Amino acid sequence: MNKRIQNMADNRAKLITAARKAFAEKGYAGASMDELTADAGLTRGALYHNFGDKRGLLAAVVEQIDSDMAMRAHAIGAKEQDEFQGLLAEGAAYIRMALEPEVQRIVLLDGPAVLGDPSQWPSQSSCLQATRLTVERLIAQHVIKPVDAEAAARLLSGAALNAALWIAASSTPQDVMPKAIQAFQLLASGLLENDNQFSVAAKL
Amino acid sequence: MNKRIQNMADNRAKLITAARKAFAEKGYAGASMDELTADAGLTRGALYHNFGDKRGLLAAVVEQIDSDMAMRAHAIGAKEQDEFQGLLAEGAAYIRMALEPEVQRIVLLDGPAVLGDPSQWPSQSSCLQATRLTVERLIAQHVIKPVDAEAAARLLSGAALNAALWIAASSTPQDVMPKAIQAFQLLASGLLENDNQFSVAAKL
DNA sequence: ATAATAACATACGAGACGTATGTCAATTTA
DNA sequence: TAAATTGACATACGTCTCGTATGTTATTAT
Repeated sequence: MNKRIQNMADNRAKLITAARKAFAEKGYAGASMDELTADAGLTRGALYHNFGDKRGLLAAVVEQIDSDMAMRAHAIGAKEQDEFQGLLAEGAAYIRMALEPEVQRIVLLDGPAVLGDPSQWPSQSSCLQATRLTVERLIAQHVIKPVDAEAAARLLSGAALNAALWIAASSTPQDVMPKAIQAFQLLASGLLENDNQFSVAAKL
Repeated sequence: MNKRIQNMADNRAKLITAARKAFAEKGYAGASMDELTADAGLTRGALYHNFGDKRGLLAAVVEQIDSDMAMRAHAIGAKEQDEFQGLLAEGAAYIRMALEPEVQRIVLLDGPAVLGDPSQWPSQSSCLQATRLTVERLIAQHVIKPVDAEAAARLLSGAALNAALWIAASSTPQDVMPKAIQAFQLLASGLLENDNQFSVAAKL
């Protein structure tokens, strides 16, 4: 019965897939909509019908990647027994993910420049929200000091982002990665209640 | 004798001034070179002769703003007696400066997206370098743990950047600013040697 | 004073985006 | 079942922008 909505969903997926490739390889500004749509076996007509304009397509791509990142990071953080260790692991996971060209170019560089503040994206930035919830739980458990959860989440994700940019631009990523992760975990340990400063920080 | 180089310097300054305004108001992509140069009383000919292309103009603008920021932040940090307090003050100063449209739009959003990693800009990112030097001094004084100085500087500046983005997007900047600064200073205190954890962190 | 240099203006061409219009398959209705 | 309608997508067009290539003129050197 519904062959049209199925076809439309397929075409949307095709366009998003092609856009992920084009945006990652050439950047948002450098990606041509003609080439992009031709790569998906369609024309610009389909694009403007489905996404409104070029920015709308970027928003859709960002939402897909962002939700994917949040799922992966949460799975990694949930493996840890200690929830604070989970937060650290989650941060390290973000740093590693930010090395992927798609994530870095699309979500971290072009995303904020074109779409503005991540917390006001249509996708709401799942990554940010997940980190904030973890911070709130840790505050309730008196593991970390009663800092503003949103503030802590944003600064942590910002630190992770810049760590990733640094690593990616480096000529020896394997060399700087551990330095970045150590620095990140040291910073995060600043949130700990004094009681936990030694017990947890000693592991770093 | 040298009336030509004087005139050229004047025109360069005019173009950079006009570019600061245009880039800050319309963003890099949205700024038209025709309008921009006309605003400076010149044409695109002068622009391409002086800066090569649009990116070259952005690089010149970024360099000017960045060195200005570094000077201002250093002056603020130098006022503190305790050097770690100076680092905290410097970070808070960066957060406040990042609220200025020129800084945020040009240096923090479009800069990395168009020019790439800040540490590899022609201007070398004076802000980053200044913070790194402060961190190195504090390590030598055994005030903070022997973390990689570059890593710490980059994560701190990244945290400050995201704090600023958050504040700027907020509807009540005066409300979130203290939260952001407190979170920043808590994170920074994670770098402290355990001896100093209480003595310094108690002031927060 | 004349020639040469170079800083800048002007003219041109190549894309790229967004819209307006056209077309045809899929669904609905009679 | 057949006609009509809807809408997803293609095509054609206009406008804007960047970068280059060529011209022009003031300044400097000889």
